[in-house]
Amino acid sequence: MAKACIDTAAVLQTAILIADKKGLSYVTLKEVAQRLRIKTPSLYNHVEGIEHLNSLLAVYGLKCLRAEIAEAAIGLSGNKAIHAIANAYMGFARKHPGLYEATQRPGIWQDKDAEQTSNDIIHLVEKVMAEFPLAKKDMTHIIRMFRSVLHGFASLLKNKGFAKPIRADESFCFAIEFMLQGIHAKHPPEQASRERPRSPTS
Amino acid sequence: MAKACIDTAAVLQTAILIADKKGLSYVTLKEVAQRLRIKTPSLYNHVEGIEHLNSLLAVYGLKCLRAEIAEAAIGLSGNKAIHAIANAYMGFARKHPGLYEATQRPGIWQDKDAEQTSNDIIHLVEKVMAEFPLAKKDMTHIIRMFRSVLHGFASLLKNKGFAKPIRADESFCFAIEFMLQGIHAKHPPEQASRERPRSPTS
DNA sequence: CGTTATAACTAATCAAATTAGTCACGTCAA
DNA sequence: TTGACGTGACTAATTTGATTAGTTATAACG
Repeated sequence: MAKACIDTAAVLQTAILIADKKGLSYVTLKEVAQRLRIKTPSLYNHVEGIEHLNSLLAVYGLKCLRAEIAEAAIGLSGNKAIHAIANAYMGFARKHPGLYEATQRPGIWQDKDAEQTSNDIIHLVEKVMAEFPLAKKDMTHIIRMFRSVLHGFASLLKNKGFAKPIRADESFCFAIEFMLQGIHAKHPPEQASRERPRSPTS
Repeated sequence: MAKACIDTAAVLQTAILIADKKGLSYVTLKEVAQRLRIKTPSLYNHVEGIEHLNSLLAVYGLKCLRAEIAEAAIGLSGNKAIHAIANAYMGFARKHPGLYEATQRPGIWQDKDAEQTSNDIIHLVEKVMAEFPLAKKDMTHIIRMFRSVLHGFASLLKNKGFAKPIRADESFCFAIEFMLQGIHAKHPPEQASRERPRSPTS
């Protein structure tokens, strides 16, 4: 019974490999164990179960994402910083499709760690946008819209939602630039809105 | 052995009920069978398996969504139509969280039916936007951005991604109005610093 | 050199999906 | 009327994956 030098980190790395190569749904204890050349129950020496492993994936993914975003924004401010952040976000989602998917299921987050890291990312964006001339109330709306575009775009891209020949990169750049121009425009939307739509039904 | 009057539609409706009430991941053949008071294998008389059932959910959800969007846009055009479509989209996602989730996994779509319905929805938006003064190339970008915001917002809302006290309805309205203003602005983003001749569109 | 914690193992259980084969009921034609 | 047949339910058994319990070998440490 040779002891393989396996620890929690190794299990996590294997899970990431499977998630990014074959898809998050292929991350099973059986599959992980096979890649590590051990039997499934042995994994319980390193993780508490499949849910725990999923949680580890989410936290690790969020920390990677946060780190890449922070790195990309170093030394930049204003529009350039926003573009850099957006590109870092999309870059991560494309480079690690499975890991990214793992970060998008807040329902399975077990600890506050994931929650915290997720909020960290938002604060990072808030800090950059703080220098924009925005009403405080608008800030929340803008941040939410920004997050929606980032996540929505990443999600549609991952799920092959864009069939057209026009390159997704170009569309993404367009969307970010579009939002930035709106933010800097003289008339914030809520003042100029003439036609009040009915509020979304619940 | 009394014959229950169960058909494929009944199985589907039960699956929808479970998905919306308890979450998509609780849609198992066992759970569906229990609600219908039959044994699990009996379901194979009506659906081909769990994957087939998931596919049925996706197609049905997309058709509902498309119908509600089309209904909401009747008699409207321009900004009003866009707002109506956006609200219908969000309304559906909130009223049928599980069913909506089922529509967001193109990977499991088995037939071309889902693909077709999904494209239908996009064409619907394209038709409304066709009357806006947009360059043809910009149209694709705008549509993609619009879809990203819709899906991203719905997704974040469903996953409780918005913690702040400010109401999500308000943020959503803001985002849509924000985009519409951008679309109607004189300087589209990608050519902002240059002078721009209006391109005719259909 | 022996004690001990660790990290592997085997064996067994549980849950869910699935397959094969069986059986009762209703319909329709002879 | 009756009997063949199809439908839709069933039971039994298999497969896959997660999990638990209990066992054992290795390595590190006193």
